[in-house]
Amino acid sequence: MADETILLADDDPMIVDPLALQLRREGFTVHIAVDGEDALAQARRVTPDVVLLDIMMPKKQGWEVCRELRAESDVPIIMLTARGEEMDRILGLELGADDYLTKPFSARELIARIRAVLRRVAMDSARQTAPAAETAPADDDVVQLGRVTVDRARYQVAIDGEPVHLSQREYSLLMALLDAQGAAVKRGDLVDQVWGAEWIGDPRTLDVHMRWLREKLERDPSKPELLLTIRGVGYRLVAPEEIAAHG
Amino acid sequence: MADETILLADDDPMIVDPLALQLRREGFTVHIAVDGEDALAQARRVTPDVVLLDIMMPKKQGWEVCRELRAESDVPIIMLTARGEEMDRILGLELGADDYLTKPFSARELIARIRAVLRRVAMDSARQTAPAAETAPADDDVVQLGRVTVDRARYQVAIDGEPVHLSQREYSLLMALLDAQGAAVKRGDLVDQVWGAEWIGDPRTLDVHMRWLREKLERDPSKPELLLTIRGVGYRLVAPEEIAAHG
DNA sequence: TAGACAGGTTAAGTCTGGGTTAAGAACGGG
DNA sequence: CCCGTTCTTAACCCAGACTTAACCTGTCTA
Repeated sequence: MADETILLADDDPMIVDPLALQLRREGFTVHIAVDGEDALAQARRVTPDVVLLDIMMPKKQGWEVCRELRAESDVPIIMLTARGEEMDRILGLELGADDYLTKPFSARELIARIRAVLRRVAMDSARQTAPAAETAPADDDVVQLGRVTVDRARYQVAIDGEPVHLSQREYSLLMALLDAQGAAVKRGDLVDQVWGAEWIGDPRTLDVHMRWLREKLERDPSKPELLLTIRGVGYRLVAPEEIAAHG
Repeated sequence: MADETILLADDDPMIVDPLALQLRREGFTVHIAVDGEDALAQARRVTPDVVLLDIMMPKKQGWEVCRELRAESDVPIIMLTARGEEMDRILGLELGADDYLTKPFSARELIARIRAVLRRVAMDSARQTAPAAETAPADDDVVQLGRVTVDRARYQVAIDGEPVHLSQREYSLLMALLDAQGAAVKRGDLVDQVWGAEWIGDPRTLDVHMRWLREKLERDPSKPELLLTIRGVGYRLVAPEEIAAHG
């Protein structure tokens, strides 16, 4: 089934080697680019079905490659970023990447994202609509949580249909919780995912951002229905199916 | 039911011993490797169904083993990593693996992952070109025990379907009893599991928390039907099959 | 049946983990 | 360089969680 071609652009063999191996095991054809220019050149030559771009690369940074690539084709791009770095959303938003993954991710996470992106593209092209970026996203990445809608593919959050602006931290905090799929996430893990593992700062910072998130998403921020505190553990975002359940 | 073979490779007895014990209690056959070379040798010899690899090992590091193993077989690999290790490194290492866990993790988490990986493999081989299940759902961490339902991932307990809020101590007390699967747990063991082995405090504390737990879970807290006292030993939580038995 | 254990029960009193708010530092764009 | 936004830190608050203590009850044994 999967005979798609992937262009993997990353200069670190420690990452590239095992990853390429895994992807090939999954049935993908994998081309490897070792720097930004190489990536661009190969992208033009092999016309891959998906491009995986590391942010940090010699010659030409990933984001630069992303932008140039976008200018000339609609090929799906997945960015590989370091955790807690600035770019969680900005990159995706402003540069037109289709998805991103932050640092420690498992091969299967990546493969799942690749498949999701491919599926989305397939759907978009099926219905003859305009450029991918303009059409309604595939349902995959849109999550409905009561009044809250999260469109991961577009980095957009809305409440009752009204777009809400989230800051960097708020957004990645929400993503971290969303990824847990309704499971509780320990404070430490949240901090790791949002600020990076090396970050040392006031533990209250997390609470403060959580408060702001609640102010934007909850009906009554002081009586959260979505963003729940699990005392002694961390927080959890209720799963969609939990909402439908109770009247 | 589970007669799968697991190869556990880690040089730290503090981790290996209890883990192996738990895995065996769950019905797995466990082989232990104490260093990288040993791991490789054993993997070839016993052809395990799953391999658990610590990243840091003598002789040959986990990632090295992972790579060599990958080159010669498709056996599912789960990496065990320390949190906060340099993610740059780790990322690459983990990519060849099917899943990874960061320490500290509970045996339960690990077992859930093992089951998930096994299930995935089973599915993949069943239908030839399976687009691997893409979201690992919050696996079988939901336990039904008579009227009590526990969702470990969500830290949520319900009685007769009604959610009940438990405090930290109450919750972990319940978990400790639940893990015993209907067997009695000695007071000392309960204290160890809930308060930690070093804790020194009033022995009555346990009774008090047990009382509160009963107040939340029992129909009549003074005539417990679920949380039974075993005089001179400790407590036990009745197993599901016992409940079905008597009217 | 007294005495000794083991556990049950209740009511303080203290502690702790988050909640909340505001001040100012850092950043990013004109 | 200024202005608005975002982030972090700090200080204070509080409800609920936890422990301890004191007293009670049941059961076993000699």
